[in-house]
Amino acid sequence: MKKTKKYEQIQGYVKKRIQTGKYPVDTYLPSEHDLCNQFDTTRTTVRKALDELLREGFIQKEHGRGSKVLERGKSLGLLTIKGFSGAIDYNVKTVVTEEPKIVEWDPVIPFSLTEEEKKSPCVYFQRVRHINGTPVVLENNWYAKNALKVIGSNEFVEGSFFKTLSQDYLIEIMGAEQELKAKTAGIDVAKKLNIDPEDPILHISVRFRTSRPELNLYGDLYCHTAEYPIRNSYFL
Amino acid sequence: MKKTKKYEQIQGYVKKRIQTGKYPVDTYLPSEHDLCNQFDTTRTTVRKALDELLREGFIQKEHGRGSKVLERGKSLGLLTIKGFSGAIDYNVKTVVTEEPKIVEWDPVIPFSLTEEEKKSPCVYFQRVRHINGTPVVLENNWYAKNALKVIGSNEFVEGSFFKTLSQDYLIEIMGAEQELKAKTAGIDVAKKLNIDPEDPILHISVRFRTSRPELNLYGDLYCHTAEYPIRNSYFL
DNA sequence: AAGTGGTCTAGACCACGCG
DNA sequence: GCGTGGTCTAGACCACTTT
Repeated sequence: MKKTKKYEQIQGYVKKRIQTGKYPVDTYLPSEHDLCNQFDTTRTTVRKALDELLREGFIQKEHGRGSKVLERGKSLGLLTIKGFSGAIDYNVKTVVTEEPKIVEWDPVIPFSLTEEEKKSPCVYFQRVRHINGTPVVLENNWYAKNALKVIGSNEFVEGSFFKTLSQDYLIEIMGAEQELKAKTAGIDVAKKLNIDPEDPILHISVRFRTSRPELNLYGDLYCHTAEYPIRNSYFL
Repeated sequence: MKKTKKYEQIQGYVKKRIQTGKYPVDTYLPSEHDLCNQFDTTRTTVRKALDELLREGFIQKEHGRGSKVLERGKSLGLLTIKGFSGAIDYNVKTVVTEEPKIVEWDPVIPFSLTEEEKKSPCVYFQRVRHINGTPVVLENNWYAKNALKVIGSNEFVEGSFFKTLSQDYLIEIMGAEQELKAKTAGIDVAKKLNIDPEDPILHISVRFRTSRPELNLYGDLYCHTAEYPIRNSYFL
């Protein structure tokens, strides 16, 4: 008795090969015709699989040429700072200022935790993102330890927690909710971002939903937007 | 020589009937089978049309029951303030503080205009959104007059410019780019929002892409987020 | 049992990119 | 001209909801 749909098999197969670099970024996937032969199916089914990957941002279709593998993470909504992605002009560095460790859940999180999360210990870490040597974003992160083990920052792929999840744990971000406020920095944040406590900063609280249903990632970001505003775009 | 694709015909037909209320909210569309007969086509094509409407947020599919018409405008990204949509607890009112009129393009717009836009006169209007009697958002809007005539605020459907575009002009928002900054209010903004010039506010610059390719809507928003933070969510 | 949407097959022809 | 993806046909069977 097979339960997994055929298009999900194909989708999963291609996704994994993209994530593990077997279909490298900027190369083209096998043609729809080839995938049909490989999986012994029809184009309708292969196209359904590729359409899903398109929506998830893994590939881009080019009429007459093929389906090109994209760099992953093209738009995690607000978490994209001007230049963070392309980053040609900018020199971006991420510094882990608090190593992942187990703490109590922080009441600053403005989302209601699930019962499972409340019962679980909480993993916390803090990072500061620098652009051209200037600290720009202070980022607190939490998640339930019962849903994902403690991952040391030495395991982070290119300093990125999300990239680590995607590449080493095959966990994808499925969506997010955010709450935005303009505030004055305050003493603690000002110190870490090297600004005046009276300077206005953008405070973002975010909950990321992942492909692992029991795992939510909570974020608490303080962005010094004066020089590097947050940019994002969305479609459809 | 026909050029329009069949699924676009069906998509357009259904969309128009939804927008004009001939398929009322919360009712079910004709079944895929019926639409096949009506347009003399196959389910593949009808489903493609409905899938597009699904992505655009017009309908919701229910396995075994049918495709239900949804209320439109479920998430225009950041333009959703906590409670603006559901708005049961909140009493939201929009006041037009500057009637639509023709002006020069304002250099505060941080996006580069197209050549057509530069050549066109510019339509400008300003609104203030109130929640429970408190002014919360000051909103400047611009668009190229060559792409859309001047629409007086008396034409606004329920005070909403976007609703007017959708219902009376059949123009849909296709996507947007945004830039966010935390700032201090400044004298002018502070006066209109009735706050202190030193208070932190969230400044959002946005460009909306519409289904009319030559028409972009530019916005410049000042949000007093202290009491009513901006909330949004996105998926996929 | 009847009706709906979800998945899938096995083809066809068209539009686009490239050599 | 060939290979690619885009659209479309004419069916089939399955899963879910309702009567």
